[in-house]
Amino acid sequence: MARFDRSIVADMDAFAGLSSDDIDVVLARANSVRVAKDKAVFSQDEAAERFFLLLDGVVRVVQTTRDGHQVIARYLGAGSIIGIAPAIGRTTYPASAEAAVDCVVLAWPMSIWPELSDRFPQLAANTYKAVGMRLAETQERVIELSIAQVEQRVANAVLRLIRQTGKKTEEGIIIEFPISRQDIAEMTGTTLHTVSRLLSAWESDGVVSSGRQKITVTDPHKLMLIGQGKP
Amino acid sequence: MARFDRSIVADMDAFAGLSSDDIDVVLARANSVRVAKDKAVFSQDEAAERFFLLLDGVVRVVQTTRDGHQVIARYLGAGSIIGIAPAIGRTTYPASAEAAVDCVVLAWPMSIWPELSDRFPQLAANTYKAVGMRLAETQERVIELSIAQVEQRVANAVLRLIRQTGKKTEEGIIIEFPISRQDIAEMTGTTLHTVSRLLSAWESDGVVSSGRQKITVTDPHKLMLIGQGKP
DNA sequence: CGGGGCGTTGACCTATGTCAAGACCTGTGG
DNA sequence: CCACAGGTCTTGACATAGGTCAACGCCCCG
Repeated sequence: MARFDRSIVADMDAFAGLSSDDIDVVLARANSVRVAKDKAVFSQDEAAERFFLLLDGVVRVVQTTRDGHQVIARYLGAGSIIGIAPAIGRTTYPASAEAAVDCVVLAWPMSIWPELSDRFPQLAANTYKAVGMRLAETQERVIELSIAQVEQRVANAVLRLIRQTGKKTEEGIIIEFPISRQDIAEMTGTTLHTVSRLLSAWESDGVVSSGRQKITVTDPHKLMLIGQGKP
Repeated sequence: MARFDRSIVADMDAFAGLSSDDIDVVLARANSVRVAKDKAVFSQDEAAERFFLLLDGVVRVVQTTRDGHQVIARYLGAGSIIGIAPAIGRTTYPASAEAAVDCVVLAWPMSIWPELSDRFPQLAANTYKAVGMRLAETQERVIELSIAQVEQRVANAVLRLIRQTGKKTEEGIIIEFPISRQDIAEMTGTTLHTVSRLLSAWESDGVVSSGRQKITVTDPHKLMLIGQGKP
């Protein structure tokens, strides 16, 4: 059962506007669970019996089509609410969530969502806001896929990743979890070959420095320009 | 001020689960507005001061990028709630909504949303469910754009349109509002030229029969197969 | 030390975008 | 009622971004 410092979660968006006492009440109903790297937090089409808050780590949200194609919907970092199917009238998870690194999540039974959202409207509002932001982001991606070239899409995907989970180092900004060319391909609707070629080209231009499951952006500004098709 | 038959709206999803009395209360706060073909219900980036229910007609939700590209996010038919920015924590409309045909909408001032959603939780739930469904659809489109060929995307777009607003006729199922090749191109991330070629080819194959701003699907099943890349 | 997963690169092919020209409607104004 | 103008659609010719196929090198782990 959960026994951890409230302060870790107090400033997460999910709890914005809630009093410490309220947070304690909500947390008291949660179970804390460790999820090992590459294990699923939940799986697509499974009955949605719990919803989660990612306390630590990074989760990859993946959708798989009947014919086996995979698309990475998004990466989510600590503080994200995941598996909120019920809040939007679903009984089943629309995608799978996989730990990109070892993760710690809080889990609540779906059944208490009505009570919780009723008692803590601010919590509900925060959740709906998160859904709204994801809708906007997803729509953003539709636009990108519709009109931008592959190079721009890949550049923007990398930029999004460093914005979310980037860490400054000597060399530049590094993506804090292991990510392969294949992963990036699945985020941008292209192939690992093309991603590989692009990263190689960018490396020659001194924009990035990359290796096995690792990418460091050495010149973020130049990458932004590429992402906007400017140069 | 609104004076119309409650029965028109009673069985719309937006009001599912509300009593007749409740519906009357909600409707009493609304203004009914006519929007002529090609006029905007609201515009992208504008302050979100009202939200709407589409009583009659068809609305086209469009996003425009700085560099002038347009993408059609979706078409919405009678019964759809639109401009619900506030419910998801926005203060500005993320897209424009344009009447594809002459429309009638109900408008509520955004400011009463908190009160309304508080007093009629079922109404709020219906709204959030609608948002959730749009997120799922949008995600579906990301997948399609990521892995499917243009021909499949266009086929699926047409299928979606006839599912939403198709009307059976002698010839087949016809899309009930004027829609150009350019429109379809903007829905599928391609060009009007390619759409034109595809429709011509399908016409030769007896799958559709199309003309100026008009498409009739004569063989929906065959079109489904095309949409799945089967044949 | 061997094997599997990841990454790189070259050669080639094709779906689809771009460019260009023209045909066809439809509604409008004379 | 006719002719014109502007928007829509069609089609051909051509160019190319990026996918596919193939082969190989490099790590890292067991």
